[in-house]
Amino acid sequence: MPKLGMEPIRRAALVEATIAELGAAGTLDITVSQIAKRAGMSSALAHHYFGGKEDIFAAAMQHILSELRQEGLDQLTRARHPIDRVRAIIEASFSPSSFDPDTINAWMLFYLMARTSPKAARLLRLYQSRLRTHLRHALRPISARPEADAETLAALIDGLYLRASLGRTGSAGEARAHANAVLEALLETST
Amino acid sequence: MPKLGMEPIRRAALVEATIAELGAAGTLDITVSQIAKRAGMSSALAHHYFGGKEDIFAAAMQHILSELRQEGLDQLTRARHPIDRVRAIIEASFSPSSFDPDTINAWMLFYLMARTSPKAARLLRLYQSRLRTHLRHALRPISARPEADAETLAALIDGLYLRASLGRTGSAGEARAHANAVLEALLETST
Amino acid sequence: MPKLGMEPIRRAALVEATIAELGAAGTLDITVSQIAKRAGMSSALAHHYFGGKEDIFAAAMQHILSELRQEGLDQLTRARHPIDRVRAIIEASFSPSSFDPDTINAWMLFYLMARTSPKAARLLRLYQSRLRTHLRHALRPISARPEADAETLAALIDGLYLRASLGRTGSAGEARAHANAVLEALLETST
Amino acid sequence: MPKLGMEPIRRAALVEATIAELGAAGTLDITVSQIAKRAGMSSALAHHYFGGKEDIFAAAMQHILSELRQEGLDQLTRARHPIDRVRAIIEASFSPSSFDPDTINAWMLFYLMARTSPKAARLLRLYQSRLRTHLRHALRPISARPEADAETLAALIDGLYLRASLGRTGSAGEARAHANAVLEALLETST
DNA sequence: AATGAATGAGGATTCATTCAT
DNA sequence: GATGAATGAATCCTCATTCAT
Repeated sequence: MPKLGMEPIRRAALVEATIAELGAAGTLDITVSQIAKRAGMSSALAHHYFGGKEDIFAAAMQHILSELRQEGLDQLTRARHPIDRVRAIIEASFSPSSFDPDTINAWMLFYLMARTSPKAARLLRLYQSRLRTHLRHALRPISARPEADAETLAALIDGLYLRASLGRTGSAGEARAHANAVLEALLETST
Repeated sequence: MPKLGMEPIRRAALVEATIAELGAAGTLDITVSQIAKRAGMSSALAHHYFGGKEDIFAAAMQHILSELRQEGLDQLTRARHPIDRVRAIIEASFSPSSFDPDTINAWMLFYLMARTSPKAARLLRLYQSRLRTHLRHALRPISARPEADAETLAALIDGLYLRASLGRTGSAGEARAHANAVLEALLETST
Repeated sequence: MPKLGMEPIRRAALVEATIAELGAAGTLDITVSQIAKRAGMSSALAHHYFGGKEDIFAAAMQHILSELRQEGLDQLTRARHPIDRVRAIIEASFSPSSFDPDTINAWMLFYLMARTSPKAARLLRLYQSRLRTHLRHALRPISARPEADAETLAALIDGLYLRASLGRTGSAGEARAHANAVLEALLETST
Repeated sequence: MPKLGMEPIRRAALVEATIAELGAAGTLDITVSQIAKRAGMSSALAHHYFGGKEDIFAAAMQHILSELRQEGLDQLTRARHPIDRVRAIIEASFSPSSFDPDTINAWMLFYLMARTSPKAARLLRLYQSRLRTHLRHALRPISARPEADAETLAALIDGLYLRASLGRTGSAGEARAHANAVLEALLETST
């Protein structure tokens, strides 16, 4: 019994399943069958809705990044004070939904994928430049070196993610604290 | 023309080839044949000298990490002033041999591997705890929060590596500058 | 042209092909590809339907043994007189379908396999104990040493198979005659 | 330090090692390296002294069979009475050195090998025909059907070996008893 | 005499992908 | 829309065998 409008549902299910599987496996070496099974369909159907494995991965990546970004924007728009805008970005980076183990694992995996898949590289680059832009804009009124400080904070956030993905620094709280501490320090020095 | 005592030579060649291949490919998905070919031997010989693929990878990882560590220790022992000791660690992290693109790529790949291979995880954990210990010791005399600052710097270094592996922040110089800037800032706030 | 419900067909084809290949080769050293080719499919499909090589072998063994047993049971149920029941078992052991060269070859190979594969060992043991039980029961009313005579006959049957597998004693008829002669002799001595 | 006259020593060591390895492994799937290692030399040397794997196996087989035969002849020559000659053959077949688990395992493996290797087949055939001849000669004065009885006894012995190789009938004593019982029975019927 | 070095060939197994139904 | 069927390509690994020393 063919159903109508199944496409978006199936695609969403596959994207979610991909992230979950990636997170659970900790490797990019997961099979299309595993993903399809977790999404409750045959691997053939997965191929039908996406062109191939790479496309599935790309969609999952896009999903993660856009969620990160969205979370950031929501908080950004609510921030009034300049420094609160920076804090909002940090906050978003370590929000429960962003700092979920599976997500963070998948994020790191995509970082890797970006080195081989142009599609993935483009997405990642886009996300990163957006993050940097936001940080720069927010830092301009309050930092003497907005450019450099933005870069520094971005790298720090990535590093904290990386360590979290290995299971080192446990809580999102600690990670957030580190990021805020550096923010404070950089701004104090700035003045 | 078989000579005697080939084993260490072959092993070294394979380790080097693994890092190069990993760096060039940007994936953990490289075959033993590729490695062996680059090292100028048959894949069977590679299996002969190492037990299997995982062992080859483990050896390559150990090589990278021990080089990082060695470089660090060499500089550490020459440092007299406390702050110079921290700078030495930063310096070592961004020295040409550590910041070589292939090496940095392989390093990141091993970070990934650590999530699946217990052997890799142990090695990485060892290296990280060593680095953190060195940082903590060096920071104790000069920082109000040596523990936290060490963690922050370690994360920052990892983040800078990560970005370098993607080809974002090009030069080692820039990376070093970022790290030193944060060091300065943290210490100033400390006082 | 994929049809539905291929699984049982494919499995049966593979089992049959395995026995034929084993019989033709005279070794356990046959490849999955050989089997698959003879069964008219790719080796990948063979792996798909069975877990792996060992499972294919186990299925083939089970097939042979269950056929032997079936043949025996059919004849057993028809036998009225005690001695006819023993003769029925002997008859079944040397019936054309059991004494087919390929089957007998495969049977011997499985005997070997039982020494390494626990799965095979269990199957063989099961078959053997069943045969011995049947023999014992049938011999009880007519032999003074049903236990020992059952064991002797079982060993003799195995020995005749073994020689047949080498191509020594050609016909099933001769083998049957030997077995019956011993049966007669044992019973006469019994009284 | 090259030694003189090493050849026979090395060959003997390899033959012995082959039987032991075969017995321990329970498969023909043993490697030349395993054999060589057990014999305390490199696999290259094993190839040097024998042409290849098949030759090593053939030599081991010849060794086993000639030992069986020798044991039999020794006892035969001591036997005075016709029936004692048959008993001597049975005795030899189940003597400790013939019924050693490793030997019996290897013997069975060679039975298998005979189906693929012409060399092995010839050896086995030779041994078997010799055994049958001896049995026939010994039975002639005392059996009405020396031909058939010889064949029966030979098959029974093989069957008892086969079962022993699987670990079913434990002791050599039991096996010997079965063989003797059949012998008695056949002779009684004969008269 | 003896061996470490080296390899080619081959085999089990996995997987992305396609196709007919 | 959905899937079981099917396969080719690729990969790791093992092993018998050869060769230079």
